[in-house]
Amino acid sequence: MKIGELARRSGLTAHTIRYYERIGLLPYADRDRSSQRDYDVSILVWIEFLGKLKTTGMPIREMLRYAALRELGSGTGPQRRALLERHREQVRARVAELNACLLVLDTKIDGYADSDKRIDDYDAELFQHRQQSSRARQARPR
Amino acid sequence: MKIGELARRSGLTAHTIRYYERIGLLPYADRDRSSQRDYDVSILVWIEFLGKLKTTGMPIREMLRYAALRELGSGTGPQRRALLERHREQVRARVAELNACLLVLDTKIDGYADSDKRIDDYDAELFQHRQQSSRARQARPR
DNA sequence: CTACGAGTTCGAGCGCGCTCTAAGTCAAGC
DNA sequence: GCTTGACTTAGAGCGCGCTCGAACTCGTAG
Repeated sequence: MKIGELARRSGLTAHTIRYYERIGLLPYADRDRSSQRDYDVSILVWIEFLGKLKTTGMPIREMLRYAALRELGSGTGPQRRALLERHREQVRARVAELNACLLVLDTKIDGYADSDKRIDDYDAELFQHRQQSSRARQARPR
Repeated sequence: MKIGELARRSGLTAHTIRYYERIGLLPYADRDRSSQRDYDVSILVWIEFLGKLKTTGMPIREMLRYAALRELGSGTGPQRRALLERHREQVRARVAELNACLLVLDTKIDGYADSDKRIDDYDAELFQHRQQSSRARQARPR
């Protein structure tokens, strides 16, 4: 499998695949006679797992630690396990945090639902009060 | 309240507070005789809500849209509500995604738990096979 | 033979959200 | 009257994770 097909099948771009190889997230791929990368389908499993780590917010730096342990082979199981367990705790904490925020959002939305009045108009007036004289000179976020 | 105290009480840095004002996330603050920002405690409520939006992954660009509607005042309730409802859906989707990933993590961790063997050692060997000849020239992520 | 498309390397550039520095002003305490 | 420390502005810089462009090499189809 060449890089184009792997890109299609993995959902990454060829650019990203090469980038991941450069930084060590993907193993250095064997090349064919014309130095083109030739992948085994098994790489897809690894890429998919990396995707889960990424989706759950693991920084690349830590994925690299995991990938390095993996390369070291069979003796590193306990360390890899510990790394994943730590990460799992972080993800659980994140989910709890998001759920807490969802409650706040629900409340806020309910406030708007009250004939689109009361609470929020009050907020808006407060806000506008603070805006009074000022205006002008803005800046855009970059 | 001056910026230093607001920083302490809000958890933001003074730098960040000024940055938020520059881009329009915070209203332009009144200044005292020596051009120092003088805040009303009510700003804390707004900052806290912005914190929830941020925690739930809303990009600044969208917070700005919300802040702008707020400044426009009482007529914009329905639009603000719609914006928050859209966001809430995204957060819910995110939570679902994280929960799905947690299941994968659980499975993977369970795999390591099996006397630290089997599944993962197999993975590791496959990986090492693909690493064979290659090594050398690395690159660090920036 | 040539044109095409898919691959290669190297390194620069980007979007996001801050974060920090420099150079200056001001008010209060010794 | 001088120092100290918190404030001011404008603008540069950073860490992350890609993303893209330039210039090149191949292999195959017409």
